[in-house]
Amino acid sequence: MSFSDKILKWYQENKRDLPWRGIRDPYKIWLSEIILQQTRVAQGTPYYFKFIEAFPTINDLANAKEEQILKLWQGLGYYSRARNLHTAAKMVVNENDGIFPGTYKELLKLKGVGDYTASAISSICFNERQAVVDGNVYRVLSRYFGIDIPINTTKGIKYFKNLAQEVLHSNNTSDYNQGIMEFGAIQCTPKNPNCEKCPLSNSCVALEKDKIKTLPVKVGKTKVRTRYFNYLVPITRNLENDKFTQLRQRKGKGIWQNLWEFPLWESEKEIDAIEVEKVVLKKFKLDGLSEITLHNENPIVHKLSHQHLHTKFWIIEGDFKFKKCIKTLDLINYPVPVLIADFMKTFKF
DNA sequence: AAGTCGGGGTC
DNA sequence: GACCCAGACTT
Repeated sequence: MSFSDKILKWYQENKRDLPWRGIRDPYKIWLSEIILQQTRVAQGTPYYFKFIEAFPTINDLANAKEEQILKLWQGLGYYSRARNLHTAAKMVVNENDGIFPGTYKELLKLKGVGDYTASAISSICFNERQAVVDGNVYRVLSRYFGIDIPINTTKGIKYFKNLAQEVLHSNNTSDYNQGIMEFGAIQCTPKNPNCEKCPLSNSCVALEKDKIKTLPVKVGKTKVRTRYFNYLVPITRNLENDKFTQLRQRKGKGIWQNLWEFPLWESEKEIDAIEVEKVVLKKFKLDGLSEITLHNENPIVHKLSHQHLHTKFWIIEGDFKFKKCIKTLDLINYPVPVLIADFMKTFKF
């Protein structure tokens, strides 16, 4: 049996029963693929159900408010995926009568759809001969064929796409592509792969040369930037004793684009209440200030893949009259970063 | 070619 | 703490 025959056979005997398995509706497969980019199946699955329920068709998704999409996406990370999802849905509805593209080439034009996702949709839904290359495939191929070209270089990306295309199973690309990914996720795992019981073990170069632990090769390491966030949480009441606060939408570049947060003061280093009061009086124009209290004794360190956010939440109480204020009871409706959502859970407004 | 974009699981 | 996850986009 060839490499691809063994993968296919292993898949048919070992595949998990996932919600999007056995489906060839390109809308649903696309949705699942976007959700699963850089995301584990266990983390993404609940989001897949939420989105299918809220937006049964691509028309529903295209007609939704971005706010609603981001709210449903909250907690999944990489929020550009959600924004691009909306853009792509509108593209299909407005420019293609709601008919989802049916070829690799056409799929690539959709915002948020790159080589991997276009290959996945076109092969799974239409059995097109396009090999997927995701993190699983890099691992399986680099080990089995003993390839030590770094996978995160232009050369490596091109090399592995070509290799994947060469070994692609010819007449069942749908199951084969899902099979090699499933094989990487369950059998040929990053750590402690199950080589003792592997259908490819007698011809795996990495196993023979004891290179399982060093393959695949990846170069460079993301350096982490430390930032100091001070969230100024204003709280005021009206005559009926309803509580109000304020959120602002993040714009421009950087993290959490279009998500909401409390007024933010970013500092060069950790700051204290004295400094916060100066900032509040100068920059935030909150007339009626009565008290500033620190919510968390020690900074909360929120870790992103390339930023560590040392965060203090300052509760600013007073008799304010700001324009865009919101009832604290309505906070739940806004899409916010996990850092903010966690604060809202622990703080009693 | 290198940098940016999240949050969570695993070892 | 380091690495990874059904990657794509921007600079």
